[in-house]
Amino acid sequence: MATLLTIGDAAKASGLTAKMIRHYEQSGLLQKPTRTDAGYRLYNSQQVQQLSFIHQARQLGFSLSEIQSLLQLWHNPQRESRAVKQLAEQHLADIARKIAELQHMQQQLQQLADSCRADSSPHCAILSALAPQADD
Amino acid sequence: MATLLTIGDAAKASGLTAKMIRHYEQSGLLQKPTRTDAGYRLYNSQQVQQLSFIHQARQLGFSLSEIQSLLQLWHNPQRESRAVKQLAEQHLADIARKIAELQHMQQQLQQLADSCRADSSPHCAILSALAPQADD
DNA sequence: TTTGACCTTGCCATACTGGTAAGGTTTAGC
DNA sequence: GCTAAACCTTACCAGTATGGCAAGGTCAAA
Repeated sequence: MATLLTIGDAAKASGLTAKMIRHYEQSGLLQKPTRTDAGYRLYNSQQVQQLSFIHQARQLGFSLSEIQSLLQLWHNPQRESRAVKQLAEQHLADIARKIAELQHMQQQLQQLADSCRADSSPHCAILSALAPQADD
Repeated sequence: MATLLTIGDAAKASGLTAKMIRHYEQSGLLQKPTRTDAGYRLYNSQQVQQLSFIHQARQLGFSLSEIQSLLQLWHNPQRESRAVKQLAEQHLADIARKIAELQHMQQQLQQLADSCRADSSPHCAILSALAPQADD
């Protein structure tokens, strides 16, 4: 049986919001769903499954354009799993790069924060470090 | 002596781009600089120092609105260093949260990627995990 | 019938930076 | 003095992914 869901129910079922679903549709990530006479979008179970797929991929941090590639691979029975893994590896490299950046910031800033006595005096190592010359 | 720099030279001196400097001015982060008769912005050494301050703070990942607060503290001789440290601690918490998010993604995705054989067959654990039901 | 919960589209906002366009200004070389 | 290069100006558009709001139409229950 073909259970058709309106956008709100499809959103709940997939973990997305209605706003996101419309956005993904407009971005070309989704085929245009059928509509009721009143213009309401209707999603079948296959489409809801695809929405869940997108939700999961977003949870893993894939961008919408990466997800578009993942969807194409998913829909392609002739895909080679190495293509999927390559996408994942690229994303993993991206994640690793971002983590490294953040950890670098974290290290620098933590060191400065540790040197700030955090009292009522105006002197603070953080500001001194941000200012090229001594400000105190 | 009052050395005045045009925006390009101020950019080079501070590590920013001319584009960013104009943007920061428009965002209210910077006072409007003096202009030549032709309308060219001119920056004195104090303003260039402030640009460097902003550049350093951006390097540490502070947002423009956080930097606005930092600048206000910097300019306030009555500041209490604990206020500066509080800002830094909040930002550190933010950084730590982002790192944790990314590490979570990293862990999940790495595990999936490790389970993908990456050959010419269509089967891939990554896609299987993204799809709610088995797709293979 | 009314009311509340849903749906529609469209515009604006976020945060930061880059690109481009169309034009004016300054400077160095000739 | 003239010309070309390198600078400056403003203004607009782009992306990324999401949220909010507004003004209006629709559906279902009471």
